[in-house]
Amino acid sequence: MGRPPCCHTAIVKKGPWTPEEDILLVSYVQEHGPGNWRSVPTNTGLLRCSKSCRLRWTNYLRPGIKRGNFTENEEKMIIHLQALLGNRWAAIASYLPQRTDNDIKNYWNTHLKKKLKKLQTGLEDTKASSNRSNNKRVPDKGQWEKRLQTDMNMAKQALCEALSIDKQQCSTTHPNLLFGPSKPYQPSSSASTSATKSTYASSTENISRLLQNWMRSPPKSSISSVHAHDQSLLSSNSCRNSESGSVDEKANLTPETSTLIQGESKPNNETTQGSLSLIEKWLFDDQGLVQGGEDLISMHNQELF
DNA sequence: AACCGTCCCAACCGCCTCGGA
DNA sequence: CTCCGAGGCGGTTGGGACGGT
Repeated sequence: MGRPPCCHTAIVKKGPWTPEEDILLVSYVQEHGPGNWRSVPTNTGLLRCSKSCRLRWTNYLRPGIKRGNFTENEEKMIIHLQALLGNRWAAIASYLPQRTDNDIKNYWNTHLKKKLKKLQTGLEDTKASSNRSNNKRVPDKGQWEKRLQTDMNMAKQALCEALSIDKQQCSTTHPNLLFGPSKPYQPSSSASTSATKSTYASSTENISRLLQNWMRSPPKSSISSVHAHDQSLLSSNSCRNSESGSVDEKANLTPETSTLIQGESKPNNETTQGSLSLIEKWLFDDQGLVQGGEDLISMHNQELF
């Protein structure tokens, strides 16, 4: 028997959000900043559950969300982070601040899962055939670990690159980044596709304008939250993650990966507080990434105090 | 043109965590 | 210490879009 739903009143509206509702929500958040979701429906007149408002904001209306196709780098990062963290989408999303956990989760379930499965079966097929022809053994654990290590190095590289890109973007705060879909949220942006969504797109453009004004003169609380989110990238969010357990037992890690990141498997507040989590240290370790890691450590510490 | 199957994503549901009373 | 409520998270689903027949 679970807790009754947060909104069990009969008048709660469900289903897709209309542009009008979006505008109501955005102007409320513009005025009061994100948070106190409980009061949003009553104060805005929205017939929506507070959860629904929060979700709509975090997954769609929040400034800085990048929409559309995932880049190869993002894809790689997701794959490697998923291997490290399991299905902890919020934690993974904290490494890709422009993507929402929902987006990442959807992308994983619809694209990457299949892709990996395909690759895996392809790999097994070639392995089986080469074993048959050469009568060779399956690569031993050392070789497997070597490959895994190579993969992880690639992940580190991808993360580093992505972070350096993000840093630049954060510093310039390009207006287009503040609100993704001036183009509708469709991978292929043909004229016909835009036309089909034009009514909504025009509305989102209005919201976009609202948000751009907001970014010029945001309320204090939202400055801190949005800015902190952009600035902290790894540190603040992953701080939260590491404090609540960087890698828990629920994460469906491969035994090999678990062994490699064994250090993180038991969250330890004493060691994680005031420094990057072991995972982050590991990610920034070697390959000349230490400097970047130190930058993040200092940023992280600044945020703590 | 109509139907059908598949894909994809926004949104919902239910459980968990954490902080305050 | 216990209870309660808000917020957060991950899994799941409804339905629109799209492609094939």
